[in-house]
Amino acid sequence: MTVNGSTEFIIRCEGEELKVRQGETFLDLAERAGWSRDVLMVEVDGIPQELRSPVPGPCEVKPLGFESPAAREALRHSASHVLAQAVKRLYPDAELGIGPAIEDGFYYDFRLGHSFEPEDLEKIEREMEKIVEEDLPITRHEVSRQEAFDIFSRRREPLKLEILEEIPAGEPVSIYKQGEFIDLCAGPHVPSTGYIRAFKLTSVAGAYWRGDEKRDMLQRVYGTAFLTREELEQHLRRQEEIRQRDHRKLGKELGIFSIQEEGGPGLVYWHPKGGVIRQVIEDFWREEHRRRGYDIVYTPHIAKLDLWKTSGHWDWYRENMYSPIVVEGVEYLLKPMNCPFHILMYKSSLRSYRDLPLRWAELGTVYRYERSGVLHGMLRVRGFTQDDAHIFCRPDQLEDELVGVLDLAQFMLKTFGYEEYDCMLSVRDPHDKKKYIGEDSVWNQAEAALEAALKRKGLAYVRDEGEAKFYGPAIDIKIKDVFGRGWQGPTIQVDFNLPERFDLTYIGQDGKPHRPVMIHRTVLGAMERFVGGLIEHYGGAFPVWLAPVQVKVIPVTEGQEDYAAEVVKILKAEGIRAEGFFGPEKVGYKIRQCQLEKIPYMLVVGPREKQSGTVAVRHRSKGDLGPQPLSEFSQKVKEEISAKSLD
RNA sequence: GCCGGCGUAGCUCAGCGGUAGAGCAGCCGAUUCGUAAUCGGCAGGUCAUGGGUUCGAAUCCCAUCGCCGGCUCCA
Repeated sequence: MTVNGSTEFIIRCEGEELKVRQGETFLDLAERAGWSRDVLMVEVDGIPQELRSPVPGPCEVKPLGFESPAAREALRHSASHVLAQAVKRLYPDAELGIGPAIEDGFYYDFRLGHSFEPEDLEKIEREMEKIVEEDLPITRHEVSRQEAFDIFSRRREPLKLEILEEIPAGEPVSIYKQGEFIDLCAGPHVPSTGYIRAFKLTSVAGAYWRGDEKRDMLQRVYGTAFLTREELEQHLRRQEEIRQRDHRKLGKELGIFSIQEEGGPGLVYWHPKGGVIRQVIEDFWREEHRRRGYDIVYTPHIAKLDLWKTSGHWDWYRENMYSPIVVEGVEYLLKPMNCPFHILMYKSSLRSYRDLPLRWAELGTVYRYERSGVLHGMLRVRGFTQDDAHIFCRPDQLEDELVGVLDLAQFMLKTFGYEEYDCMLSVRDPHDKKKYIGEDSVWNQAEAALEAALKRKGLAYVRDEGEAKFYGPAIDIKIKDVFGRGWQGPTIQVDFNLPERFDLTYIGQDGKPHRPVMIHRTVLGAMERFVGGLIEHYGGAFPVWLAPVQVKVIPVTEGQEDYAAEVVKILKAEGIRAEGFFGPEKVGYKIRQCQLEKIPYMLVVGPREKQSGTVAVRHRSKGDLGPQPLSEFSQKVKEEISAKSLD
């Protein structure tokens, strides 16, 4: 249909039909339909589009608000442009790097002589406010390569030229303009700077250009943006809550661990409270492994250099290993992994096909040199205890064994309250096969086995190129904590290479030697990292079965100290970790201390309880539960402990 | 390792050129009390370490160590 020389057509939007003239944009439509600026983008036949793009023809349109990931990214990406514009206004010499939206926010990288300091962020923020106030239209322009080259040469943006060169031929080159600011950018963006109503710059940091440590270090400014001030503030409060749960803070407050400057960085001291947690986990771990047909082994901490040459570690892993220790003229290395030791044990006798699979588990303490800048509390350390195991099996047993490991991993994660996780199939970097040992065929075989096991378990997974270990591909399970943050969890690696290098064999039914396959796996990862993660997951409030002190008995006055001591004695005899809280302080004070220590149960005993042989139970989160007979209470706690209840 | 920030009492932090401060914790004393802090007193620091500038440095400069936020790397 043609009206006044222009064509009209009908689009559908949220169940309504709307008339659109040829050449109109979604923004025109938005204005006509009276959409608020909460609409950041539209979805056109299922594909997100920016509001400034023209309506292509009859289609189904859906407005996208901040809850849509695409729209949220567009808003934050636009915020990064506002940041860049502000920086260019204040520091005209700054060269633009890249400025994407990221999870929870955005950043922009700059190269300039001046180093940004925290106070500079405030200045930049104020300039950003002005740009938002100016409500500059953000417009997209497709240009030729030559035009783009001219623009960014003229504007002296060498980093942008570098990016331009890397845009594959045939792909359109687009630039975005807002006021005097121009960026090479694929988009999409929100229609104008005024859409960015709630933002905050959060930090500055160095970042290598293109993530390559051989190239210049740029200055990265991080920020975040939300639709409204309230959402922004809610986010900042949540960040604060996460900081409050930091395992380094809680670990110190709760007496779980420390790292001593005099002792050296990245080396963890497990204090008594942490010792209890670790021991309970380890006991559970051993028991569960025995149940599943594993044998527990122990191996040394150092071995001759030659062993590490045979295993390939000396050639492929040396940068993470400590320098040799010379003993009687022979060089020894501190172990960064346990596998060669288990292999030596395997070789210590002749193995029959009937012996396989052999499942050998070890809580093996290893030492790895980590660069100083990467160390982080218990989560990234230089000495740690892996809950390691190596399964030696026949090729025909491989898939079943992998499924068995996946079962165990799922069981363990569930026990600790990790309900959500993502499975990654970590394979070689196809562009850099030199980083790995062994033949292609062997790698393909290993990969196929891992894939088959994942499929049998019905687990969805993502291929992660370049994430394989040097000796084989792996299934890496990323667990998610209460805040939805990802942690490295179980890892399961199939290895045909080390059996080859060490010439491992078993005698088959045919009386001839055959090559076994090895599975390397950890379920918890490392005790340090796992417990560090648990501290944050639980916010320091360990479930009763793990809590270092499960019950604290609080006498109301000195007159009940004898009864309290008796209660503690009885609970201890029942295997419950109970302590008395004696001293002249008032009950309120003692309860507060216990709450801060996140002790699951407090038993208040005054004259009434002493008289009747009861205890007044208070739970750290449920509050006062009233009096009950001691035996009833201890029975309930014991049940909770044996059920490994997560309450 | 790299970029930036920070290191003051056991802990959390104030002081930022003129002779070291608070709260909590600790110790002593009083208080005997019923579900998130009873009161009073005492003690506690070569201001990370080593150099330098200055009449004078916790404070300014340099180096080293450590920590924090990132980058790169990883269980």
